[in-house]
Amino acid sequence: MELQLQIKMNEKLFLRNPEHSELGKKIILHSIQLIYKNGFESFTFRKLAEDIGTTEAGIYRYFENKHRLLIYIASWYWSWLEYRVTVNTNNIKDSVVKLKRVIKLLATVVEDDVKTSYVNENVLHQIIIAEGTKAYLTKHVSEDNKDQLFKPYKDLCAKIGEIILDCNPKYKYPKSLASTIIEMAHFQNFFMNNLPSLTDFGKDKDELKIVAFLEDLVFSSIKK
Amino acid sequence: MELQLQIKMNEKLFLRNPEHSELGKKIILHSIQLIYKNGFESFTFRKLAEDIGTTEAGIYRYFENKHRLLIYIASWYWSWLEYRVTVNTNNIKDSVVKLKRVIKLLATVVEDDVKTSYVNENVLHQIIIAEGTKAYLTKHVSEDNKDQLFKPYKDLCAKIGEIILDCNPKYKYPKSLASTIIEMAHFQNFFMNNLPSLTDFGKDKDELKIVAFLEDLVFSSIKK
DNA sequence: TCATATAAGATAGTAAAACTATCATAATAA
DNA sequence: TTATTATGATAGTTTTACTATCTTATATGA
Repeated sequence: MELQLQIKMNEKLFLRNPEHSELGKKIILHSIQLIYKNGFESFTFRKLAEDIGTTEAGIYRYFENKHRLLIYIASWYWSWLEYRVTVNTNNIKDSVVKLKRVIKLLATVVEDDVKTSYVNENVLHQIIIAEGTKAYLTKHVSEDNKDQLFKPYKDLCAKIGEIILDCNPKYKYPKSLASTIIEMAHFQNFFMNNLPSLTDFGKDKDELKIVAFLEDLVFSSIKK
Repeated sequence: MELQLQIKMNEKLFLRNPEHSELGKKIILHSIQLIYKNGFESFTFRKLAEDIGTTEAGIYRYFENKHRLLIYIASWYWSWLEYRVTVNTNNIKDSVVKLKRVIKLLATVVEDDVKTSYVNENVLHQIIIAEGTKAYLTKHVSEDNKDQLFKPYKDLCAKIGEIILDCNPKYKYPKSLASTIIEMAHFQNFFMNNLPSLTDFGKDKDELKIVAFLEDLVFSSIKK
């Protein structure tokens, strides 16, 4: 039996559902590769079209603009992460163990467990580290938020907040701590690899040190 | 006696020093206002030139491109923050009190203490919250870093790391904790105002709650 | 099988952004 | 006074971001 992960995406993110056609899937696949290679700033629909072998107009039939495409990709990532968190913490009773599991999922490179035909999850992880925050750091964040575009991110955060509360029901900042873990899992990784003096992991560039740092941070804070 | 704060900026940030002319100062002043108003993405040298009453070519004589200008502004902000940290913690002996002072400086709106003729520090603080990370979240971060463009940010981080170590010489992650405080002081503020469900401060939108969260986070972690 | 949607390809075009170049003029410093 | 330098004015190029139109291939379904 072959299971395939299907993530339901917010309809407002696209003009035509990219999962429903070959071209659509190519758009997602190649945009991830191109953003990974050249960064989001120099990523254009023209280059993407050339890469795929279609035309600019073809891409515009799927996505309004490149920012929406970025939110689409980020949403997919966050939904996928929440799915992995769910699967990997499902039958764990001890919420401390659960939270450790979550931190590890956030901060380490993925073992390609579930196959999702057209997305390379490792590359995706890397581009979310470098470009993910650009999805919401805009002037139109509030309108985008009204359209529920950040729901997957907020859901993930809420879920982690719940686990934190399970660990210590009296802890006062579960949601802020959750968003801190999520963002720092990414930022410390970016810093470690690009601006190492902002971290304590510059020498060995070991993701597990980030995990150790985050665990120390989190469990010191929520310890009763 | 009137004192004026002068911040020495990295020469690679500009083609012509904007502090040495009226036009230069106008460029800084108006670019901060424009970025604040419309966001960095829709900020262009054409609009800036119109705003000032000069020409695009005039701006290009000072800055290579708008990204360099952003780094210039961010660097100025970080240098100014380090200066304020120095002044405000100078004769404090207790390093815990010192660190609390630092957290407050990072996370609360500025009282306009030192006048710096041509920069509105409050507006500046706001744009660094929303746009600051874009200075380094690029594909060319390493080259920029080689040119020392992020020195002020790294210096500030190092300074805070030192204070953390003063609090507890055995704490293992002083630099990562420092960069976490800096980033989270900004992110929690952005979330509170734009994506409040990612924080625990949505209702009252009170900066002092961010301070309380960060203090709790930091002092739980470094407690011996 | 024919009619008809519909997706995608091909081509063209516009407005704005991101620059570069040149020449004239005003201010200033040697 | 002359030489230098900053700025203003103007014009031009390439790329980005986006829209429009027309045609062709493919799938569907009556």
